[in-house]
Amino acid sequence: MSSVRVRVAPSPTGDPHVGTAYMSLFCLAFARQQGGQFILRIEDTDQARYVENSEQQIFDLLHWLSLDWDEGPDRGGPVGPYRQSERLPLYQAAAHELIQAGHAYECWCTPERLTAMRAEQQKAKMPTGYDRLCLGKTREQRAAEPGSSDRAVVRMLVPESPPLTFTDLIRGDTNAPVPDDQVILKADGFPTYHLGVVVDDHHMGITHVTRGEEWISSTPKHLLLYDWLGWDPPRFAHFPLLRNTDRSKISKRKNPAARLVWFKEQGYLPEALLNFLALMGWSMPDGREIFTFQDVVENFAWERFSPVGPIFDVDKLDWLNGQYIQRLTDDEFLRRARPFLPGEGQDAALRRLTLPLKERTKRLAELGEQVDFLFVGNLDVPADQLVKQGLDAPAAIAALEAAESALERLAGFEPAPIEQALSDVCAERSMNRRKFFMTVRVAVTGKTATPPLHDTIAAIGRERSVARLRDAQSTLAQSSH
RNA sequence: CCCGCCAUCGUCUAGAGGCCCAGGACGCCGCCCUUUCAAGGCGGAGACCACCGGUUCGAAUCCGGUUGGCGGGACCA
Repeated sequence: MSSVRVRVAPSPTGDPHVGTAYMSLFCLAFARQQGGQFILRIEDTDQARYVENSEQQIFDLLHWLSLDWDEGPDRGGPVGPYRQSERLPLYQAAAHELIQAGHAYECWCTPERLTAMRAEQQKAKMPTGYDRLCLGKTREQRAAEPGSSDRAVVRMLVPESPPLTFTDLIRGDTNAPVPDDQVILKADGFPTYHLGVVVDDHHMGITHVTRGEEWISSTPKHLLLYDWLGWDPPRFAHFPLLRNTDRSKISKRKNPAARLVWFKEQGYLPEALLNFLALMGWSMPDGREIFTFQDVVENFAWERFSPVGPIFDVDKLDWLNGQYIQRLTDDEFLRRARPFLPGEGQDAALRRLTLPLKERTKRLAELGEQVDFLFVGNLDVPADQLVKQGLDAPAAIAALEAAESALERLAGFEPAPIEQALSDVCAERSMNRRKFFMTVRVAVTGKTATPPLHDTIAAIGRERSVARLRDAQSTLAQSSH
């Protein structure tokens, strides 16, 4: 039994990327379906771009999404270490082996020379690639010519006609361009992605290499490396690239949604985000659009991927998140809403409003503004806001006063009696219902859009409601002088 | 410039030769419900299936070309 082993291998170079979650989702689903393992590997071979707490953020955010790994740097495993910076001897050994076998060679060219060489090739409208100036030379021979440094890198010696086709799980038979003599070991002794990924995927027993579409063009390099090292190549699956609205590859510069934390900050539920990501380039056999991670596990199939790079449409995610919020129990809703509220307490008040609040919330981060009137005493609603609701100042004052005394007279303070009492007041004085209720709404909440007024007043409580109705009256009285 | 990947409503997609003068979802518009905003219900607009040419009795689906978009062409991943 050859157990499926898949991995996700992010680089700790800054805020975790949404693409990491996207690929982790499907890798995990595939691993779970097959009874295999999902591995997290940290590809920290770029010392220049390394960011200190990035790795921890990757852990935290993947855990937030419940995309938990079986093996990884934090929990170990049988084929560790799971951080590339801790596996340097492995890459160096592979590089030396390749040099011995004549599949790789040392190169001393300076970055400046390489840049100039590339510029010339472009100008001459030739394909760009290393010109093999260092091939077959000793360090001394090369040093005699200009543009050399004393620290060597190791390059692949790509043959005339390397194999360029492979079978991709998502795209089927796929062609890729002829590689040039790619650097595999840098001057600082760290491997480049190409060497690192092949060596680690092999030693870690990865059976299915999954990565973004941007890697299709370097797959022939990897095939060559597997061949030279005498290793069986894995299967490959290149996921479609998530895109910005302008169809370019999704980027933090152009799109806040490229940063995984953004979703947490905005108050998207992790299960909603997962569901949405599963809708990108993939679909359920029965066309369902709302489904769980377990549903993905049960229905996962590489053939259900579309190779087209989907644009990340936040509008649809908002809708989906709203659907998930509506389905939350009151307790669950309150628990998740807590971090987004403008203050502590008010639990009883919030509990009265959970149903209408759930129906009105797309992102939990919006909640703060929706319920701010619960977290303050006085409101200080400006007179023009009150008058704007259709009643002139004298009429508004009369209406608010009537509402005030009706609420004070009430035996209890429950939504239904409140509604009845206000409705009676409105009828007795034959006021326009819309104008009356809107004026009261603004006086008591400071806004024109709120949950149902009777629920809201009950939540605010008699004392504060009455005080606010009274405050509004005096504001109006002062303004009309 | 060189190489490669891709191509169905604004967006996400279903579709693997006749069931499609193309279905669903988001968004948009209208109506209903309604004291606001939502939610919900109902209805609507929206795709010459990028284009051209084949194959076939028959093509969104197969083949070729064109165009367009994107990706790669780093001692970055």
